[in-house]
Amino acid sequence: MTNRKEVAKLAGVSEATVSRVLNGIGPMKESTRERVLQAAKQLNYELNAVASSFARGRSGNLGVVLPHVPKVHLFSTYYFSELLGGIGEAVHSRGYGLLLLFRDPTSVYDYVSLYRTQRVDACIILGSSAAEEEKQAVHRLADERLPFCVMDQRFDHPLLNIVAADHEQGSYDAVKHLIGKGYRRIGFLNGAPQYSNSRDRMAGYRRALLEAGIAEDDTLVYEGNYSRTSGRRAASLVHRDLGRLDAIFVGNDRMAIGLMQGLRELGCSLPDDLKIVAYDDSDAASFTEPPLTTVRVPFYEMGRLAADRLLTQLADKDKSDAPAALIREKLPTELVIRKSSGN
Amino acid sequence: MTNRKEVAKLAGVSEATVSRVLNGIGPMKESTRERVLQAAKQLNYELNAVASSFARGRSGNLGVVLPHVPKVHLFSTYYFSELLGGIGEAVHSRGYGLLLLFRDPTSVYDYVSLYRTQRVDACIILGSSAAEEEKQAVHRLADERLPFCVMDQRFDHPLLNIVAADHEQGSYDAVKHLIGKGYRRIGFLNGAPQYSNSRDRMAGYRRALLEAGIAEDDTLVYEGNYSRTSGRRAASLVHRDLGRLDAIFVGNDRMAIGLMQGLRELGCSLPDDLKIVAYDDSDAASFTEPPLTTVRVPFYEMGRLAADRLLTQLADKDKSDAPAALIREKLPTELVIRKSSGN
DNA sequence: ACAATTAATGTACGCGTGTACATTATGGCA
DNA sequence: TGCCATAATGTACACGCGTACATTAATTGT
Repeated sequence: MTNRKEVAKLAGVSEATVSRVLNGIGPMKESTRERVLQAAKQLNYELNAVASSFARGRSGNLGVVLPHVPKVHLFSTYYFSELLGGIGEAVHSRGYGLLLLFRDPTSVYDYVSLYRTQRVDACIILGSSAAEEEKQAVHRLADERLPFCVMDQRFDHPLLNIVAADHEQGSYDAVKHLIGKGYRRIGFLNGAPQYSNSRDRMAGYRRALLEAGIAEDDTLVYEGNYSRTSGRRAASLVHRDLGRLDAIFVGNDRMAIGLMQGLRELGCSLPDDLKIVAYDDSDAASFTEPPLTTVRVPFYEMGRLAADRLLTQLADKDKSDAPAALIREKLPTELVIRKSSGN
Repeated sequence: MTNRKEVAKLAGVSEATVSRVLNGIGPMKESTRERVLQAAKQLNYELNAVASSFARGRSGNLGVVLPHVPKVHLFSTYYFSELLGGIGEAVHSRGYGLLLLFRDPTSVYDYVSLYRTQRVDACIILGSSAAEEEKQAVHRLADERLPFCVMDQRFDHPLLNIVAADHEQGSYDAVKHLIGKGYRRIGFLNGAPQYSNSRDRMAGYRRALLEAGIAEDDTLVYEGNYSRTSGRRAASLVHRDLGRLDAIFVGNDRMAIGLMQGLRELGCSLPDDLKIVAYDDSDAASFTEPPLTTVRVPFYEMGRLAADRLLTQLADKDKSDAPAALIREKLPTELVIRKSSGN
C-alpha cells in the first residue's frame, strides 16, 4: 500500500505539502498542487482513512444503535427501515461513515463506551425505552455532554437531543376521525407503555374522547407489543368485546394487520363489524383488505433530520466552543383515510 | 481521555504489559493481570479502537455496499432488510463493526478504494448487476484478491465469492405448481435481465414449461423492475391479455402486489380471473387478498452466511497464507402455497 | 531598493497501540 | 549450587497522518 512519503518523493515535495494538497488546506501554488495530484494518481494513492482518523482523533463515523433480538428480523419493520434510510441519506451526503451498532435489549448497554473507544463521533439511538436502566444509561450520556440524539422517545433531561413525531396529536386526529364518523364506543390497542410514544398515543386517545364527552372505558384498552403476532393475540379479546365496540384505534399497522387477520379467522367481516384506524402508514397499509386508515409518520425525514442536525453540531463544535444548540424536533403526522374506518 | 500510559503507571507495569493483558497475549502472572485490570477499571480505561485499528492495520469493519437512490426508501424492501439483518447478526457475534456504504447506481463505484483507504477489511455487495462497468469493477476486486462477497448475482470470475439462492429451481417449482393445478397458459412478469437472478428465474420458468410440453409464448412475458409501481404498470398489459392467460408467475411479491392492485382496479376478481404465484415470501405476502402463493427465499440466512464465511476467511488469512477457500453457496428456496394460485 | 507582509513549503513531532526483541525473574534438575 | 529452559516483563519503534512552528520565496508599499 503506497503512502504519503512515496507520493511526496515522486512529486518532489515534503509530506506536509502532500497532506495540505489532499486536504485543501492553506495557500499553495497551482503547479505544486497539480504535481502532487498527478503523483498520487500515478501511484494509486488515497488517504488512509484509519490513519487519518487516528491523527485527527475522530472516527468519522456516526453510530446508529438499535435493539437486536435474535430471530426477530428487525430491519423488516417499517419503523426501523425508514429511520435508517433517512439517516443513511444524511450521513452519506456529509461524507461520514454509518456504523450499525446492535444492542441486546435484555441487558444494559454502555453507550459511553462507544465514545471512550472512539468507535463513533456521535450516535443516534433507536428503539430506546423509558426502562430505568435505559434511562440512566441515556442520561449519563447527556451528563457527559456527548453528541447523540434519541429517536422518538422522551426523556426529561435538559441537555438531551430528541427528534420525535407528534404522536399525541396523531392519535388525537385518528380517534377524532372515528368520532366524527359517529362512532362512540372506541377501543384502543396500544403498544407497551415503556415507550413514551405509546403513552403519547394514549394521551391523544384520551383527549379525543374527553373532548367528545365520551367516558373512557379501561376494559376497552388492550396492550400489545407492536408486533403482528401481538395484534393477532389481541383479536380474541377484541372479538369477545365486539358487542361493546364500534371501532378501535391501533398503535401501529403491524398490530392492526395481525388484529384483522385474527378477527377474520374468528368470522368477522371488516370493516362492517369493526372500524379500524391504525398508525405508521407503512407500505402494507395500502394493500390490506380493507386498506388501512392510518396515521402517517415521517420516519425517513426524522432519521434524516436527526443525523443532519447531529453532524452539524459536530462541525460547529470544531469551530466554536459555544455549547451546541439543543435538538428538539417534533414532526407532525398526517391522517391517511382509507377503507378500514368505514365509508 | 485516559490512555495506556496512565494505566501502566497506576498498575506499576510497562505499557506493553498493559497491552498484553488487555489482548490476552502471552503468559502473564495472574497478580499482574488483576492489577492491570483493576487500574484500567479505576481509570475508566478502554482500548481506543481507532488507534488499535491503526496499529493493527485493519479497520475491524465489514462493509455492506448497497445501491442508494434518493427518494427510494431502500431499506423498506424486504430483500435488503432481511439480508442486512442476517449480516448484522454475524458481524455482531464476531465483534466486527458493520459499516453501511451507499453507492450511486448511476455511476461507477470504485470498490477497491474502500480497501485502499482501509475503511473496511472486507465487504459484501448487495444489489449488484451484470452491467458492464459494474462487472468490471467487481472483477477488478477479485483480480486483486480482496476479500469480498457478492450477494445473489452470478459472475463468471473463478475467484469470486458468491452467496445466492437457487432461483432457477425456485422458479421452476413455482411454475410447476401452476402446471400441476392444470393451468397451461402461464405468463411471467419478470424483473430486469441485468440481474442474473432475473435470468435464472426465466430459466426456471422455461424449464417448467418445456418439461410440460407447453410452447413458450414471448408475448406473455412482461418486464418490470421489482417495484410495486412497475407491477401496477404491468397490470394493463396483463389485463389486455387476460383472454390468453390462466396464470402468471411474478418475479417478486412487490410487483405481484402492484399487479393485483392494478388488476383489481381494472375490474378483475382474484384469484378467479388469474392465478398468481409470486416470489420472496415477504411479510406482506401473507396478508394480501388473496394471500400470495410465493417462493420463500432465505435472505436472512444468506446474509448471515456470507458475513460469517467472509470473516472466517479473514481470520484464516491471519493464521496461514494458503489461499482462502472460495465461497460458493446456493441456498434452496421453498414454495409457500396460499390462495392466490387458486384452491 | 529595502523592509514588511504574505505566500509557499519544509521540519518535527504527537496521536495510542501492537509487537519484535531484549532483559530479567523463576523454577526444575543434575 | 550452578545451569538452563521458560515465564514474565520491559524497551523501543513502527504505523500514516495532521499540524504547530520554522523557514524560505514572492509580493507589496514606500
